[in-house]
Amino acid sequence: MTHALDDNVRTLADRVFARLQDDIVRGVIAPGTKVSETDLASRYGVSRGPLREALRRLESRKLLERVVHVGTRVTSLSFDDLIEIYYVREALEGMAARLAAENMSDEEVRGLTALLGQHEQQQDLREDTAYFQREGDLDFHYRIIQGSHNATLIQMLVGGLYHLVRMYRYQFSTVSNRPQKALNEHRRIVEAIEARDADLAELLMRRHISRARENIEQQAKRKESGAV
Amino acid sequence: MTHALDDNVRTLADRVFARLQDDIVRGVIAPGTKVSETDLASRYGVSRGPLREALRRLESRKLLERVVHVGTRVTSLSFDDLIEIYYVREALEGMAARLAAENMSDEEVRGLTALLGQHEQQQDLREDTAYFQREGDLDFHYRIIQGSHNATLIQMLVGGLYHLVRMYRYQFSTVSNRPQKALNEHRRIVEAIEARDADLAELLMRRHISRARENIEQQAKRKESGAV
DNA sequence: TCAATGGTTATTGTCGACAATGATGCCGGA
DNA sequence: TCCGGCATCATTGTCGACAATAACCATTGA
Repeated sequence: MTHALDDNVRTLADRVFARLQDDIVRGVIAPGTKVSETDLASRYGVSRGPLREALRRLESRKLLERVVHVGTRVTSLSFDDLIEIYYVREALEGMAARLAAENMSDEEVRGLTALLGQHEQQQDLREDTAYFQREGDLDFHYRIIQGSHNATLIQMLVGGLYHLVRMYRYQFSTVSNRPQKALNEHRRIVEAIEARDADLAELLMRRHISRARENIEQQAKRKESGAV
Repeated sequence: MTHALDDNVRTLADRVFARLQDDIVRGVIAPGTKVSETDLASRYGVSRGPLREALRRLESRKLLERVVHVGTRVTSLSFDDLIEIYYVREALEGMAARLAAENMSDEEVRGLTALLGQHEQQQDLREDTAYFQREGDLDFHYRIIQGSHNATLIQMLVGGLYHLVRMYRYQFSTVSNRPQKALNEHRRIVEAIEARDADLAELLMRRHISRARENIEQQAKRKESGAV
């Protein structure tokens, strides 16, 4: 309801920006695809003016790459890119966990605990469902990022990096191969936040993301020497 | 020379983007000013099309704030905004120092050491010059950020946050009131990087930025209870 | 057969005009 | 005198057309 209202309020460029971003992140437009302005304009039913503004914004979010007078193509994340992103996530989300431990309201902490409880139940009931795993993981991280109460930090992660992370997950249908471990780590992070232990919260979050990165690096190595 | 060549190669929107960004950061257009598209277009000698693309990009860099159907105004940084930015800098530049200790080439490390030597000389010779202090400080930090060899991290700091930091410095003609201490901290960070001690480099950089933030907070408190 | 060069074509970059929206100021009534 | 509504105006949002650039292809010469 409010969503439809938003569509009326916001400008055409805003709407095509949102739709395009979604289509890119979900892989509806495959990574590496060269996109034509006239094509996109007719597909989304707008003229090239608003469309170009949307393209420029997506470009600054690193979802598109543009070459002047040549064209625009959807970003195709390399492994190295993903590893880079994980180092940045480690730094930023570590700080987010620290600030969350300091700044989250008691209400927010209760919500976080409840969310974790849900995830643990789902883990018991349906260990196979990849979707809940992925989205649950994102929910958890989003919640803590918001808890930092630092708008700049939130903007950089939610408005910036996370779109790339989600795009990557869609692209490779990535599922954690260590869901139980990850959930345990989540549990300990929440406990640190509940205890208002900022140092520990940051330490655990950094370790959590660092391990996820190492996991990716090992999978890459395995794929390299193994099957392919 | 190369600069003039770039101007020929790049597109109008790119050029007006660069010029506008510079004018905003340097305070030529005062923070909080409402800017008209037609005015800017005629001032920079372009039509509104390329100009709007430039505005959109500056908006996503947080240098402009736009309200639909109302207009665009130059961002006016509040104190809280600045503090937020320093927390993010602490996280990101701490990681940059860590990665620099691991990834900088010996050549780059020598360059960093040489730069520090220059600053120490200038410190002795002309203790009063604020300009060299500011720019020197930025050079130092830029150098380490580049040394991380992490393009995503570099982009976020150099392409994003630092414009805001520089804008703030121009706005308030900020000069460190602890130049000698800051320089000593720089020295110790360089030593950690030379020793390839990543943990220490990160720790010292975080402390360095954290102290700068505390310094700002105290100045704010003093101003609050004091003169005004 | 291959390479180079020229022309052709499709795509992007730029512009000016029109439409839509919000702000400003005036006028009338209480 | 003050408040509210209405009309005007300026500014932003959107569009279609034109110009400029680079990619593509064919032709020609070696």
